[in-house]
Amino acid sequence: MKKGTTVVTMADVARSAGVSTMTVSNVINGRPRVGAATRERVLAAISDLGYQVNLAARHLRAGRTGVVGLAVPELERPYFAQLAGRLADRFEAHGLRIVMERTGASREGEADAVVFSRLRMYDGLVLSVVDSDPAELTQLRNDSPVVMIGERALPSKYDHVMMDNVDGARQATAHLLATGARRVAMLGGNPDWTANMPALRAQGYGLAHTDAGVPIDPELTVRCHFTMQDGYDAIRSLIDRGIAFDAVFALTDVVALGALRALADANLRVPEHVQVIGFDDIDEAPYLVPALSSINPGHEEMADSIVALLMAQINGGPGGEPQELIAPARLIQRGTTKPVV
Amino acid sequence: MKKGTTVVTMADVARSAGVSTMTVSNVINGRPRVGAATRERVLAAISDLGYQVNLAARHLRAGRTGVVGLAVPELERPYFAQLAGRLADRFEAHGLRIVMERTGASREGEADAVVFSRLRMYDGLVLSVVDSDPAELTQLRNDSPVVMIGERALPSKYDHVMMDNVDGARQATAHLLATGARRVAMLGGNPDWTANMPALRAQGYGLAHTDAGVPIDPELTVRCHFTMQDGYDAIRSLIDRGIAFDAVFALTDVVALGALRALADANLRVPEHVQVIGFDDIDEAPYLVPALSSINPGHEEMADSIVALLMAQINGGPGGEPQELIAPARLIQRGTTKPVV
DNA sequence: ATGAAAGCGCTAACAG
DNA sequence: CTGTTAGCGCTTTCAT
Repeated sequence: MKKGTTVVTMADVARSAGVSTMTVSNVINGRPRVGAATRERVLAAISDLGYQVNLAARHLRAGRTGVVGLAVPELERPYFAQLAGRLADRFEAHGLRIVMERTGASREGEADAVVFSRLRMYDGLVLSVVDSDPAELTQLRNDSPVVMIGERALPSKYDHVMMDNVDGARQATAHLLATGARRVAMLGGNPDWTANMPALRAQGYGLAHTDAGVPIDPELTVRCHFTMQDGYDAIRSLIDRGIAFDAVFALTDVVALGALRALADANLRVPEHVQVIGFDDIDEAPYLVPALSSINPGHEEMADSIVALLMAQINGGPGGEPQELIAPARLIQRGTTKPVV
Repeated sequence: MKKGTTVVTMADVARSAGVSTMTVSNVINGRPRVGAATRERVLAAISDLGYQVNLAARHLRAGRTGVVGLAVPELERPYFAQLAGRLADRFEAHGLRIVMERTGASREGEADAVVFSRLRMYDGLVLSVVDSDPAELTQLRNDSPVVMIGERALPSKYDHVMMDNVDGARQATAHLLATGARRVAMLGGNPDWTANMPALRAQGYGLAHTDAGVPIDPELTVRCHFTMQDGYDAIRSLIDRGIAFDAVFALTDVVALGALRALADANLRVPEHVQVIGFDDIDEAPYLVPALSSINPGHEEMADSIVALLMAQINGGPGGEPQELIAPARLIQRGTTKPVV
């Protein structure tokens, strides 16, 4: 990219207004000690020349960017897209803009180091850690404001806002069991039982069964990724293998969407033949037909906490102990599950 | 934010490795003319000190950031979130990262000037112009690579990738009329007939009626925003006012989602009593029950074109005439509409 | 209330 | 193959 034509700099404005660059800077940043007449002259020159601050230069010199980053595994997952919207509203109220980028699927070779150096471009960072190795997180300079979000319960030196995965999954499963289900398929279960989201939700699934005294058939746990297609395939797989089930706990609403389609294709009625519940309470859930029962993981509380913690770091410096907040999960009962009798 | 602890700079690495900063720079950027031994020493020092490039400095000096921006009205709209995913894949293949930010809903006072200066932080910009005044676009320095996307057909000095709104809407409506519908409600129609997306789609709706020799009842056009709730309310409003309709053309799939829910609440069966078709072919469409018929606005073609045009500008400089590409719209017939007999 | 000087951390251009 | 010089456009500091 060449700067073929004119790139108006602060010096140009200063010259045109017959002042120093410092005065221009003061006007632009609304600093008090500038005469009214001078200010007018500078503003005129600015709009005259069509000047715009060079944020790279400002950033280099001043250190701040006015931008917070939101780094998520995938841009198109409704949960993250909707989180982004909530955070954007809130940060804008603090005079900060938010930009969203994805961490997942970065090419091999452009290692996480690249990602992490990019993240330093921000005044603060909201980071959804899902797949990435916690060890890599130490790459982040610990003096820049970071709030972790999401599921993984990692002992960390960062502020961390989590959803209550275990309890949410327990509520979802308990609801199915309370309405008569006895063979609850779990879609998304992941065999490597670390402390990641699938494991936590699987734990809740287990707890509910224990509480209800219902045994778990391991065949009802279907490992899949968190896409609609995978949810669809998971149900197909159960049906094709002749594994009976009377309810489905999908580890995310997106997976539930796929499951619902597969059930319809198999002429299984929801909720009469098979109940379905998801997790995340995405915006689409209440509009599905039948409306999707789900677990609201405390969207508003999480967004509020994230912003509060990050703003505290940005304004107050390193501050004290890292906080770890857990938002409450709430069962949202809709048409894909039967009412409790 | 204070740089309380150590901020490792390139000079530190150079000192520690016993070379000049230039050599460090050469190593980091993979430039060829560096001895193998030196390279090793530098890399060791880098990982030793935990050095990370300061992108602000690089940007200021080199002019490039390795980042393209995607500016959209709202982060949570599925169409944009899914577009972002497609673009991210493609740009990464060119060694560029993509970040997404929203243009809509910026606070009054922090004018568009702020937005536009931010956008200069990118090597290139993909800009979805929907509501913003074309006049403001001139704020963008015309020497920085920009590709406009979306609907509005504005004569512009920028590369512009559009979907074929008129023809897509015509196909959608024609399909409904061909399958026997005679009173097609249009959801999202906007009375101010400028060249924006609702107007273009409304135009296609009109064309199809003319072609089929079916008159349009203006009462069937319901103005609404592009949210599920508005789609829901629009259908309710028709029903409450006793306006009969046998099909619905929702100007976006999101609106269709709301409409489907409202129809279900009114015990109107889809597609037996009322057919429904949307526009955008969002990822969720095939998974709904019944699956949502829609217009695929040429997702892949658009993404390919956007990337090609932007890369051409980034690599080739201002280049020649601004291009204007229109992706072909395709009818995707699914379960919410009846097959043509 | 305004200005002069210095330099943030990096890289382009040239020397050696 | 490696180093030197200069400076990107802004803001901090200190002077006036």
